[in-house]
Amino acid sequence: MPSQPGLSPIDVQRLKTACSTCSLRELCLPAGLDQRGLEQVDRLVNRRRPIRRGDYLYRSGAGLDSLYAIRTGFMKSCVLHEDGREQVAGFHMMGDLMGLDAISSSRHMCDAVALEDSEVCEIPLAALEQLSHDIPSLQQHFHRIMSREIVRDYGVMLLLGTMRAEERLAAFLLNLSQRFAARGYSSTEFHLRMTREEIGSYLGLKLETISRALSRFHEENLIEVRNKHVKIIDMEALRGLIGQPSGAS
Amino acid sequence: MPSQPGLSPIDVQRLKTACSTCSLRELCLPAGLDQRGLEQVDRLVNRRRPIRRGDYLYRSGAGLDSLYAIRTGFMKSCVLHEDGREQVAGFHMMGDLMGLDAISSSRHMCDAVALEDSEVCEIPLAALEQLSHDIPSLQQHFHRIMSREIVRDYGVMLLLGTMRAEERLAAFLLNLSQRFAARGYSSTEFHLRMTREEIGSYLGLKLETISRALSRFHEENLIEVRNKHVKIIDMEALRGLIGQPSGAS
DNA sequence: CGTTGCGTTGAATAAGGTCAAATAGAGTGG
DNA sequence: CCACTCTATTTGACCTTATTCAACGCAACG
Repeated sequence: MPSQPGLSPIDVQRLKTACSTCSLRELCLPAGLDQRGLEQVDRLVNRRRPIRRGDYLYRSGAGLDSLYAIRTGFMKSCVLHEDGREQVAGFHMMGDLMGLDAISSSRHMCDAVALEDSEVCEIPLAALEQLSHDIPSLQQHFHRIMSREIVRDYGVMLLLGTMRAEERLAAFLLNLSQRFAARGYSSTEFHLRMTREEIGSYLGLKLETISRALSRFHEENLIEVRNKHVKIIDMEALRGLIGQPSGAS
Repeated sequence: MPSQPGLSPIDVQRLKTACSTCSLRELCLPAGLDQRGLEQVDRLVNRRRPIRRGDYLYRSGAGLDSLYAIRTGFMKSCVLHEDGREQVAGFHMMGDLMGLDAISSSRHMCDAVALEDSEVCEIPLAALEQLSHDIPSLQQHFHRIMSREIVRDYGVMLLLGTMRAEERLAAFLLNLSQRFAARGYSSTEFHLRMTREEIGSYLGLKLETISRALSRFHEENLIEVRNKHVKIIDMEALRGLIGQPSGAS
């Protein structure tokens, strides 16, 4: 893209990170807004914060300042239990909004950790509520985003409550595939940003079970796995796996 | 309470079902509103609908008209999978708000079924959004309610993902106990409105496992069970059960 | 009274978990 | 660039837990 004459470097920087030029805008908070709305949301976002791999975006118990939209990178959120057990509650990628759990009590109820170097847009909640007062379509969209998270959670419950190990993993891979596709990436080939243990935690299984199931899928030519690189060979068979009681070879 | 002279029967009826005199108002949508706000929310609720045991409040796929606040009774929501499997995603009692899952796509994403004769207050979403535009504290509270649901869901994921059968059941009983207490009922003695199978579905277990675990708790004098009647004998021991790896007699 | 739905209990089985050992990468300091 | 670590992953053997299958009891209801 040729740089536009007449803009100072600062303006260019600003433009590059503005919602109005962000490729994620239709996936993210400002989806569906007009130009004016976009600019207002843009003013809301008070800074783009880089997070390095392994760093916490926020920790359970910390006060709620802002919600965060992921601009680049990959994150997980983990629920903690007093006894030290932890459960990965979700994996989050570009365009996802994080921190919704904190609105209920003004404290974060889970940890958010970057699984690769990432960048997030920080959105002060008070300002967002103020602005969504002025822009009804923003209010509606925000409600939809929260509701979508609830629906996602119900899906995870269904997975954890009713599916067997291989079904869970197949559902997980298909879900990732879909979400990458929605963001313009390959739906068949991608890197897992998380460890086997993190996948296991999310799916309510042990890391050895994940490893075995991946090997099995590989043997049966449903996928190719090499470390964190995954290539889906037979998407249909993977879909077919879900809903099979058991020995459906 | 003596009836007030000068009110027609219709007014009495209205008063009896108004948010402002509802004992649940601090648990429900209008929590924290002033008198004026209460009246406005009250006008929002366009009718109190009775639901008989076994009837659906809404079905998965149905269009979203309204949210529902439970006034009396007990309900469950079930997520369905194409292959016929179903997962109970939650049990709901007085003061709970149902239907939040439908906001994302304007279609309900789960079934809501009454487990006993119930009465719900129907709250048209459009009107609610309109009113929460006028009353900022209502908007905030609505956001908190949605967020609280997300936090609850995370808790269920933790339960389904990391706990063993007896831990799950203990957590379930303690959760019910707490919620009954918050509504002014006994925290130690209550009726299960749902079948063993429904408890099992919610906890990701089979009904036989629930039955066995209840019997075990009974044997160990943690609870008394007779059919659907439960009495918690040793709340502390029940709490202690959660977080124990295994043989903690 | 038989029927029907719900609940309990036992025995056998299967699915994952646990433990342990070997291997493979990724990152680091020399 | 290499050796060294540390962590992640794979795989096997064995064990535990919950499921499955089956029989039976109980209570409500027509």
